[in-house]
Amino acid sequence: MTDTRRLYQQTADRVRQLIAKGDYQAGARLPAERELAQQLGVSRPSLREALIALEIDGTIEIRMGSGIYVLNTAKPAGNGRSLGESPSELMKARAVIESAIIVQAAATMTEKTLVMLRATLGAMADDIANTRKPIEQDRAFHLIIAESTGNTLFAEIVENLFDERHSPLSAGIRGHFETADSWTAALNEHHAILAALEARDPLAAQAAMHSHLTASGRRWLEN
Amino acid sequence: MTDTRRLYQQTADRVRQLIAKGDYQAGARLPAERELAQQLGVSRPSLREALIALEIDGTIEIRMGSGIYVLNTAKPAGNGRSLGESPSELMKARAVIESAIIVQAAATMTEKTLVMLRATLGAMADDIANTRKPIEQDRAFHLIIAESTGNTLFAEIVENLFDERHSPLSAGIRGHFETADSWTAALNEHHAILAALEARDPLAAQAAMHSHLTASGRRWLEN
DNA sequence: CGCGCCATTTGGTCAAGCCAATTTGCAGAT
DNA sequence: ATCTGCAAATTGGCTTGACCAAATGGCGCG
Repeated sequence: MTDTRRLYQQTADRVRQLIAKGDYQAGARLPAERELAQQLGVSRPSLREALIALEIDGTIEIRMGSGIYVLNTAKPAGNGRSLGESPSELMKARAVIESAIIVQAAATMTEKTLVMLRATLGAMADDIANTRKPIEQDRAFHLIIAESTGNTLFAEIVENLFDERHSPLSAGIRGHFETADSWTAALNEHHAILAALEARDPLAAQAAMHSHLTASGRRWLEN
Repeated sequence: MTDTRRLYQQTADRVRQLIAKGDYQAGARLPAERELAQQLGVSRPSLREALIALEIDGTIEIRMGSGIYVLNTAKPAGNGRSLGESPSELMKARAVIESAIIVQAAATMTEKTLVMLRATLGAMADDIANTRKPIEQDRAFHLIIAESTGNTLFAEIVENLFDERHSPLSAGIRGHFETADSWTAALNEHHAILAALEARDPLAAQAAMHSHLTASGRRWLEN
């Protein structure tokens, strides 16, 4: 099929492929504009438009009078989850990160958010009473707190870290964690966190969150 | 002071100002390329480069044969806790997260890590002296600190947040940040952070990191 | 051997023109 | 009077060619 996109987009992709293919490693200098344009069969202005697109997304750096250089080979792509990371590493990370985030959340806590949090605790108690795993409620509780900061990046990070626990890689270790006792303990800790948020006490909330996640990690492992 | 940035960046900013000033509302059509180029006193190819930058960051939409249209004016406003602007959101997130992480790092700081950190500062000074953008050194500094915790998740998060700055969305704001003065200020702040780490002082390190990233965000935005 | 000047290389910008997609408007048909 | 269809005008897409400015590298002079 013919590519109907603008030429600079097609050209930018072709240059990306050159880099991805390994023809030009990070730090390497690409051919001069005139030469590269001829090599790719496009005019120099069109190539320049492509280079600007690549410069903007951080693929290359253009130095006047010197040349065009390949920037970080950093692959932000996808999972990256080769994870030699242990569950304890994960829970430690959550403890540190979410404790920091809840400090921000406590400062701007609204009644509306508190209502949503109370709802998750109610649903969580209900799940436990019916011997269902309240994973979704647990997830919602942590996510709502992160979202309440108004910063979507916080929500994203918390979400990713939480879901990490339920990834296939972590699945093997799970199992004993799912006891009613464990979930009841988690519920109680959630209540403690909520109480600190209702009091708009950032430090108490931070302490409660940290305590919750370290305890949760312990429960997860000691079985 | 004369603006030494590339013409397309200056031009893109001037077009942004036209839109921000209200001369062209969302959905409105900008003057034709030929006319707009003459109006701004630049050649058509240079204007086209600027338009591509604006197209990438979602400021405008270019329709072949039709015209150039202003896109989302989507400014949050409203109930006070809706989404902040991406760049400020990003730097706020970095300030909170990396401040929390460096507390962990300070506790287990090794001489080997300190050596690596000092190396990045030296290379950074070298880059600045040679009017190169020390982005890689900046990145390395923050990444080394996160990695020194031994928790790969911290490193991943810091890496992703850092690279976020060079995403297309952030591209439009970049450029102002690239002055030698800004980088020198950043370098000084890095030195302050390093000093706190050498003293194994978690709280001082936390304060220095938070100060650095909020100042960095300010430099990035204030233009 | 070191230093500084100058030609070369390379990116930065401009000018003019032609092509292709879209829009517009007028003319003819209904 | 209105609708339809085609052609001209408008507008972005792309190329060629040229010249300017910054960075680099090599050569010759001290």
